[in-house]
Formats: sequence, structure tokens, C-alpha cells
Amino acid sequence: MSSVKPITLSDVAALAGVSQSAVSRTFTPGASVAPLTRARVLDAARTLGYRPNAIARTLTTRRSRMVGVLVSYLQNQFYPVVIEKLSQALQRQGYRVLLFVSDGHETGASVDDPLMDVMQYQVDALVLASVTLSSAIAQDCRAAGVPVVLFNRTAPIEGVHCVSSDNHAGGRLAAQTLLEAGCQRIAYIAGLEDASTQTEREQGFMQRLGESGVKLFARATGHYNFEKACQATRELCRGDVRPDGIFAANDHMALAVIDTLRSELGLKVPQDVSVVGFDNVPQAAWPAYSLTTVEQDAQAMVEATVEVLIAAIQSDAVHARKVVVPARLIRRATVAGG
Amino acid sequence: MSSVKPITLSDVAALAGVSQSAVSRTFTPGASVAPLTRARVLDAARTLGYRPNAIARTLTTRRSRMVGVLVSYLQNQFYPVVIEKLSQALQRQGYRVLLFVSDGHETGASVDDPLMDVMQYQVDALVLASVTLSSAIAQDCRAAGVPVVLFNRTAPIEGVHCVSSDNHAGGRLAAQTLLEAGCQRIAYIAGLEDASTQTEREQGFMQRLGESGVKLFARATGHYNFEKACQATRELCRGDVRPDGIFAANDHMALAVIDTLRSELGLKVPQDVSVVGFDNVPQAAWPAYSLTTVEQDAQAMVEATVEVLIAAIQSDAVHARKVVVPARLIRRATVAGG
DNA sequence: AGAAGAATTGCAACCGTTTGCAAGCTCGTT
DNA sequence: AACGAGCTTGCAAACGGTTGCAATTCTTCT
Repeated sequence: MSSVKPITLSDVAALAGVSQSAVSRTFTPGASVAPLTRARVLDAARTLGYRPNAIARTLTTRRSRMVGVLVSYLQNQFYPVVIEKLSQALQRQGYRVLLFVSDGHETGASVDDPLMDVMQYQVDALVLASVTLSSAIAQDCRAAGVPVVLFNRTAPIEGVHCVSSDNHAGGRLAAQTLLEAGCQRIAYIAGLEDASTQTEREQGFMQRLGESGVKLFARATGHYNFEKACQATRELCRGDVRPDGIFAANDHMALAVIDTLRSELGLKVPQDVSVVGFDNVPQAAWPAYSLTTVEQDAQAMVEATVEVLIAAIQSDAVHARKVVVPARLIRRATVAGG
Repeated sequence: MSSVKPITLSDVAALAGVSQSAVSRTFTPGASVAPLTRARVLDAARTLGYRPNAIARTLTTRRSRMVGVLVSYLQNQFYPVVIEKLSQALQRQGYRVLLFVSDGHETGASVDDPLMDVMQYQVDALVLASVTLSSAIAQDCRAAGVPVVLFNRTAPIEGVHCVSSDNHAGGRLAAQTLLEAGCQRIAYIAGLEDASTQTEREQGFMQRLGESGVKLFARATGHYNFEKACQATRELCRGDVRPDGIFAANDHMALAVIDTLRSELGLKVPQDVSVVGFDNVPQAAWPAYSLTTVEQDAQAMVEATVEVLIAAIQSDAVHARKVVVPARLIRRATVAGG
């Protein structure tokens, strides 16, 4: 069972008694081939078990129909959901996904390397779905003529597309929800400090608080990480007087907050403290949490991404698009007085 | 900014004043190149911003250094974890991941199509990490000379490698745990009926129960699905007398069981009913659940997979390996009398 | 100094497709 | 019967690399 000799165009051509071109053309939709020839070729191809070689095709057409997708960490359930949807959407459009998962230790080049690596595979476009990622990369790819779309992240990089949800409005929604619940001491648990999602959500949140003349009671950083969010929660509740409302910059952290509040600090959610998250990951709906959260419409974001991507591949010249999809509040059971 | 002319071997060769071969060889580790030439080439490459074209390379070497990875649904957190680890491990070995997510509606050809599609990309190997997948596929790929490894699934297919954990022993462990806790009415929630993980776990479980002369109190099917597992739990608890110990065939379902038991049926875990899961997904450790479960060592499974894969790629002739990784019990707080 | 041997280099064929071009064909028209 | 329009077809040159082979250069030893 050693390496099977693969069937090529010319094998089929030989059997069908036609030229390579004829075979190639029968497999190229819209090419000019006589019905009879096509039938003969298809026949030969079938008996030989011929499968076109996408790699060879890529070499001449200079279109791989592969899209590079770069993700950082999949602990946050939002990303698996996105990958699943994105991958399926791209498959439907005839594209394949070349997946890269960065090590998390994204110190400078460590992430650049595998990334430039993906470029060697001639991907038609690149989706960066990592919250934090040196924007230098995006520019490199851009320079190499590969369309780049930043997913769930914005950045003022020339020629780079962005798809995100309305984090600012979402932050405002979270604030408003906590305010309406009558919270007096509102705290915020931040994500990774330099992530655009983090800063935008916080700004919206603070702005809305400010409009009601409310000052933030406390702030801690959870780095979009479960353990660190637990830590942040402990920190917030250390003093005699603790917050009665917490907005965590994403659900992943919000779940950690709830767990810590309940199991470790013996507090009741929402009676003692209200919690609002961001994303609406599947677990947010699980009865154990039933988290009130700001939804990011993953489906809409994915659809926008695919659309932008394809447009960009089709005509390289389109000006960079910044899509922001609306966010909306999902009211569940972690905010008082619901 | 229309299509940038890419830099090729000959561009570099021209600038460096050497032949294409020289350039090619400086980028081929272990090839014979004089230090001076190498330096000159590297220099030229740098100033030109040259990046080797992996696609072209693939065409001649007939090794794409891509591995196709096929997954079905990512709701079950076990798979994201696996993808992350697998992807990183492969990257470390210089392989890229071509990801396929099947639609879930795996009715016959619907999954075969995208899969045969992946074959066109000349992947060096294929990992099937979908619980349920027509084995015909595996054989097709095998026939095409592409090594196939079934991840977390066994099947007696000639020439196809398998990596899974010891589901039988794991099932026994689950039974033993419930027995030791003094459970009198032990129930089982099955996964997808024809998945090998499901049947193996159930067999081990039943065997151990039998050894203690215990008969199964009830059985329901959750199809490895959250909602259906909730449904199954309701079903099990419908009568006057309900189970006091439940083994769910995976954590994803076990979490659903706990949620349903607590929030919907007002029962206490583990006081009223003990629950054991299988996988040890990250959420199992979350305080809200603190699930006692049988761990699948994802890291070990991934490492085995990569090893098998690479061995198979290196020499096509190796006989199919079936690796089974030991499973162990993680004792947390969902079994009585812990 | 001369020859054997090793290291380096360039030539050119090849990997499996696509595609521009020109030639060959089929038909309907006049 | 001759003519041109429109299809179909094959030829051959790319696409960007790799690699066996032979030629060249450099060492080193006698």
C-alpha cells in the first residue's frame, strides 16, 4: 500500500482520447466543451477515479480558495462558535479554512512567524479573530496583497477591514441595565487592556454611567481569562463594602464572577450582586448561570465577514470596510428586579 | 493597490547573481550551499521581501505539509480544546491544519463532499475527530494513499489508525464510583447510539455494574446533546421513584443533567442524586458544577495522534495502529460521600 | 606539481493545471 | 459551392518551485 500513483489530467485525457485541455475544460465550469467530449471525459474520469489537484490549479490560477483563520484561545466559547459558523459559511462559498491557533504567549514574533507561514500557502484572504495581535502583521499581509479582515476587533489600519459588534452601545446597555436595577456600587471587570473590545465596551459603559451621574465604584482586570476573573472578583469584594453590580467585559469572565461570588464568597446573584456579561455564549443560557448579557450576533458577524472577504478577493481595490453589527441585551436572571 | 507582483525564486536569483537552484537550496535545510552564496542569497531575499511559495513547493515535492482535520460540532467543549492542542502540536512539527466543520446534518453525502474536497488539497494526512462519520470516507482516503487517524473513535477499518482513551475502563470507573457512593438506583444517559465512545463506555459501565450484581435502574439517550440530555433527565425522573445516581456518557450532557436536576426538578446534587460525567472538559472544574468525571487526557491523545500521523506520513507502509490512552477518575463534588 | 576526492553550482526536466492562440470543424447563408 | 461566424479542440507556454546529473571549483594528499 505504498504511495499510490495519483491519477492526473493526462491519464484521463489518454483514456478518453482527447487532449489535456479538453479534460481541464470539462472540469472548469463555463468552459467550451462539446457535450459528447464532456461525456467521454467524465466517463474516463469516473473509471479512473480522477480528482483534480487543487494545488496545481492554485499554481496557475493564483487563487487557492483557502482562507487563513487565526484564533488565539478557544477557552472562551465565543470563538468555537465563531469558527464553526465561519468555517461552514466559507465552505458553502467554496472556500477552505487554513486554521492557525496562536500559542497564547503572543510575545512579538512568536505569533508573527506562524502567520507569515500561512502567507506562504497563498491564502486568498486572512481573518484575524484574535483579540490581541500585533497590527504589524495585518499590514504585512496587506502589503503582500492579501485582504485582511479583523474579526471582533477594530483598528485604524489602512486597507484592513473590520467586523465587530457595537461594543460601545453594548457597554451602554450593560450600564443602563445595572442602573435600572438600582445598583448603587457598580464595578467593572476589564478584559485585556489593549484589546479594542475591552476599551470600547468600557467607554460605552462609563459614558452611560456618567450620564446618570454615577461614578464607578471599582475596577479590576480579568484579562478575558477565567482564573484571573475569579481573582478580580475576590479583589473587588475584599473591602467591607462590596459592589452590588458588576459588568464583566465578556461572558467567559462573567461566569467566573458568578461562580466566585456564589461558591467562594457565599453571595447570591442577583440578590446580593447583579452581574452582566458580554457575548451571549451558549453557557450563558445554561440554567446554572442564566446570565443576563449583551449579545454579539455571531451569525451576523460571520456573514458580514464572509461578504467583505469575498468582495475583497473579487476586486482587490475596494476601500476598507468597517462593519459594526448591532448588539442587544439578553435579559435573563442575573440582574436584580428583572 | 491591485495585485502585487509576487517575488519569485528567479527574482532573487537574478539579484543575487546565482541560479535558481542556489536560491532553492538555501531555503532547503540540509542542502549543499557555500556559506558565501547562502549569504548573498539571503541578502537578496531580504531586500526583495521574498517568501517561498508553499503551493509550488508542494507540487514538486508532493508533500503539502497540511493535515486535514474534520470536526463535527464544537458545542461540546472537548473539541475546541482538542483543536487547540492539535493545531499547536502540528504547527510545532511544521504542519498546517486545513479545518473542516461538518454541518451536523450528516446525512450520507453531505459530509462526504466537503471531505473529498479536502483530498484535492493534497493533505498529507487526515484526522477525523467527529464522533459519527461514515467509515466509507476513511476507506476512500485510505485508498487514495492518505493516512487517516480516527480521533476519539475506534473502528475496525483496515489501514486506519485510531486514537482514543480507554472508554471501557472509563465506563467501569464511572460505575465503580457510583457503586461506592452507595447509589441504589443507577441510571445511564447514552450518547449517539452508534458512536464507538458511547458503546464502549456503556459496555464498561454495565460490566462493572454486573460484577456487583447491580441491575441498571433506567436508561435514556441524550445524543451527546445538551438539550436532549435535559430531556433525558426529565424522562428518567418522571416516575415516583427516580434514580439516585446518573452516569452521563460525556460531560457536556452531565452538565445538562445537573442543571436540570437542580433548576428544574429542585433536586440536590449530590445529596439527592450523584452524577458522573466523561471527558473532564474545562467547565467540569467550574465551581457551579464541580463535576466528578472520567478524564480523557486530551494532551496525551493529541500527542499520540501527531506521532502516529507523522510516522504514517514518513513511511506509508506502517501497519495501522490503535492507540488507547488511559482514563482516570477526577473526583470532585457531584458524587455523594466523597 | 599533479591527481583523487569532496563540495558547490547550473542546467534542464518535471510536478499537474490553466489558458491564449490558432487551427479545424460544423452550419446556415447567399 | 463558397464563405464566414461560431464552436470546439489541441498545442505549448506558463505558474514557482525541486532535484538528478554533470560540470566546475576547491581541498588535500602524495
